[in-house]
Amino acid sequence: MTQDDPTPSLALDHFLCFSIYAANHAFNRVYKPLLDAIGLTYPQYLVMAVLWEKDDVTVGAIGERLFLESSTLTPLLKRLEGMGLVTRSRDRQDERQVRIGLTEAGRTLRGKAAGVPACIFEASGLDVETGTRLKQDLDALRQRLAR
Amino acid sequence: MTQDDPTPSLALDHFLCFSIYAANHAFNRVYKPLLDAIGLTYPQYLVMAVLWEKDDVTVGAIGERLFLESSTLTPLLKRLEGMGLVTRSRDRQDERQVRIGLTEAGRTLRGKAAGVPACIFEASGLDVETGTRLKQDLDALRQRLAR
DNA sequence: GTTTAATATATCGTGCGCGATCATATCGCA
DNA sequence: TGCGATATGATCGCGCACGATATATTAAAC
Repeated sequence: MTQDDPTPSLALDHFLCFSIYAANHAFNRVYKPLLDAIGLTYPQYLVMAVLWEKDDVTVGAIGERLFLESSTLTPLLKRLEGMGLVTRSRDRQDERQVRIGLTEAGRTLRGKAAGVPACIFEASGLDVETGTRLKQDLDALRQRLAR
Repeated sequence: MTQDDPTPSLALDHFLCFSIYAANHAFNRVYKPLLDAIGLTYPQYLVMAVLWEKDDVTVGAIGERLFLESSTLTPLLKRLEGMGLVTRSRDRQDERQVRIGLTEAGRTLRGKAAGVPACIFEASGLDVETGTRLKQDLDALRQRLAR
């Protein structure tokens, strides 16, 4: 537990996971006012982003994309449905699946959200190159952790 | 919104924040079984790590260290108190402050937690150099976002 | 010295996020 | 055809995490 011990220690300053945890919170705090303006939370925004990419997908598909469980998504999707942004309906072919689709209001919201990424990018103060590298490192890290 | 548009787009694949969000979840999933074994959640583990570094600190000091609010910490600390790991007591000099101290059980737990960082480091599959660089980039990013 | 402002923590309501468990639907296979 | 295995979401309970607000204590202003 000495200062120059190269192995990971219990000292908080050495925790990469804490840096990620804290950076995640910092991002959330920047997003909050921007997303408040369009009436979404960050996880709701992620779900909408998935749907803006590809409409009419199953709950499971959204979960795979965002690495979330149905126990997280079901209530979230019901809230989005309550806001009139998405529709939920059982698949005719396979009644086990629930398909999520965008409403007209859901599609319209995309325009209002268009400016958000630029604001975030601006706040991050990163150049494209560093941001890309950081993203690649994190994605690779996530993949290794998932094993 | 074309593929080679260098500006940030609404496409999820371009969100650095999402990579951080997802990596954070991935870390939590690796931590879960390790921390279950010593009866802590990840945020509780962070608070204990702060106390193992420096005992007898105020709620506010823990919050500054972990970037958390009293509305998060107060219930968490009460749970740790309920587990018999910490004590909570009003400061004699300044009755507004609540000082958090380790119990004997809280100090003992440090030994049981000693192996955790090495397991996490192992699971991350990172060499020390890359891990350190990644950590520095994230800390710098958090600082910029906090402005 | 009383009013006023600032500080520190606690409380409340909302929304994730997960594991465990359940209900229903579908599939495999004899 | 029928029955166990599997797949898909939904539900429940718990613990963060935050903003808004309340309360109590201290410090400052006059």
